[in-house]
Amino acid sequence: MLDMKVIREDPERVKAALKTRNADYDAIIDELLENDKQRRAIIADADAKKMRQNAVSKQIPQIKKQGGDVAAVMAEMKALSEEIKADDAKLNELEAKQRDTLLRIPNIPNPTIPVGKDDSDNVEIRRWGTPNEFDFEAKAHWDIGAGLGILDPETAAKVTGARFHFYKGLGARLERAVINYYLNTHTEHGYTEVFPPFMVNRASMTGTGQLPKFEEDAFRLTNDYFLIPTAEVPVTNMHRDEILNGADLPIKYCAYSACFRAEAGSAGRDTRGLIRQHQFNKVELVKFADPETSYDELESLTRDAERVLQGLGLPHRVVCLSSGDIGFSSAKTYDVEVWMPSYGRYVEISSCSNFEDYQARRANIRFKRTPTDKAQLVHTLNGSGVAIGRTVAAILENYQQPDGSVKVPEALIPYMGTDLIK
RNA sequence: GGAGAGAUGUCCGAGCUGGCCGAAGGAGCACGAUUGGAAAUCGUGUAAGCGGCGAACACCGCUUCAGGGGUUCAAAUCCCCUUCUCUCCGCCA
Repeated sequence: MLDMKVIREDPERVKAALKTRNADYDAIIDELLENDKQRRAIIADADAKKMRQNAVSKQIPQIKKQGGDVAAVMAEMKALSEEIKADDAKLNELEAKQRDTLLRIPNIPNPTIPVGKDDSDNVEIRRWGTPNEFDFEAKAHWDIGAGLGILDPETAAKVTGARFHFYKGLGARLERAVINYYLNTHTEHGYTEVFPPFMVNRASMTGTGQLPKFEEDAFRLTNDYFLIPTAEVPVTNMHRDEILNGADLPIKYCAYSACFRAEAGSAGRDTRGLIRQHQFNKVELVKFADPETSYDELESLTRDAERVLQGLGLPHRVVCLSSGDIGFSSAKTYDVEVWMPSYGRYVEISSCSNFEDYQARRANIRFKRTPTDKAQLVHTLNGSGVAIGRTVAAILENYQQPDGSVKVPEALIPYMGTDLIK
């Protein structure tokens, strides 16, 4: 959520910044400014009336004590009270409208990111590893998985529906091995492991930015809980409505969770394999940082995500998303993309973002640099560390052998208890 | 699911026969005194949000005692709803 004060003080700058997202919020900003003007006028009026009400209310018991007649003042106060109620009702309406509008405006992109219209304007930052040259007909992971009998979307379609998978045997074990390898690696590098609830309430979904604008992307339960689309939601909201101790920053968490996404609007895309599922596993990295160092934290967060891919020997690259491709709540995002032979290109496997104070303002997460300092908003960051299903897909494809078997990456052998899936 | 009790500031904890309560008292924390330094002791201070004015975390005003609504001239205090916590019963991986 943007700061209303910033919008009020420099609306043109905000409008221009939002335009780099290829969206025009001019009319909405103007409406917001008008709403804000009315809001402040009512506050001034209501506050003056309340001041009088408070003053007179203090006198009433004294007048009574002295045996005076309070009927006249009480009558006046009754009328004043009605006016105040009317003002407050109007004020509530204006404040609710302001908040609802602000919640639907995306973050301002950081000035350091490339301005562009879509993903074609993303900028590659670096590459790691060299994709294999196969001297045989390389297969896609869904064919490898079917051949090995470790991936079974057909049974999942019967039991649940499209875009779900059963993993079986060493396939299931591989998924579990990757989860454990990732969590172990991150906890060795200063992240505190948490195991969050996989359902959250509406306030949490609003705090991190999924609601109110993207409700159709989520699975909503009948009692108004939501299945989490990422562990970012429960983990970031752990500190909602808190004032953190500045000495504790940065706070770093890693969390495994299943993730649930309706994938509304992506019918027909990536329909085969593990790339786009309604339910998938992910290890997520979340940081709460001092605004002064949050961009250093974004760099190290991205490196932390890359580290686990390097540990598995998976070729990948890092791209900086352009203003036209960046997510709703993010100010700056690096995508880490893993080499996927079946796609013949790099495919997103992690998205590392600095939300600056955008989520913190929504979720009211603040800190005091020292105990006597004024509380200010923290910066929140998160990134996949990394997606498990896509990792399994990448392992199957990059480590496939001519006979249809798959070598197990060195780092996973202790977790798998074998060096070959066949 | 049934019955009952509760939710107060960073924490503990008074207040809950409505007005003098942003809220006693402790602890913690900050600053100062004391000390060679520290502990102990003593003193002072210690919430957040919004609006006005503006150089200002200065000053003025408003709001906030889980959240929402109501009664009243006036609500932490009375009434209703929701959420959460605890105790007992039931059910249960």
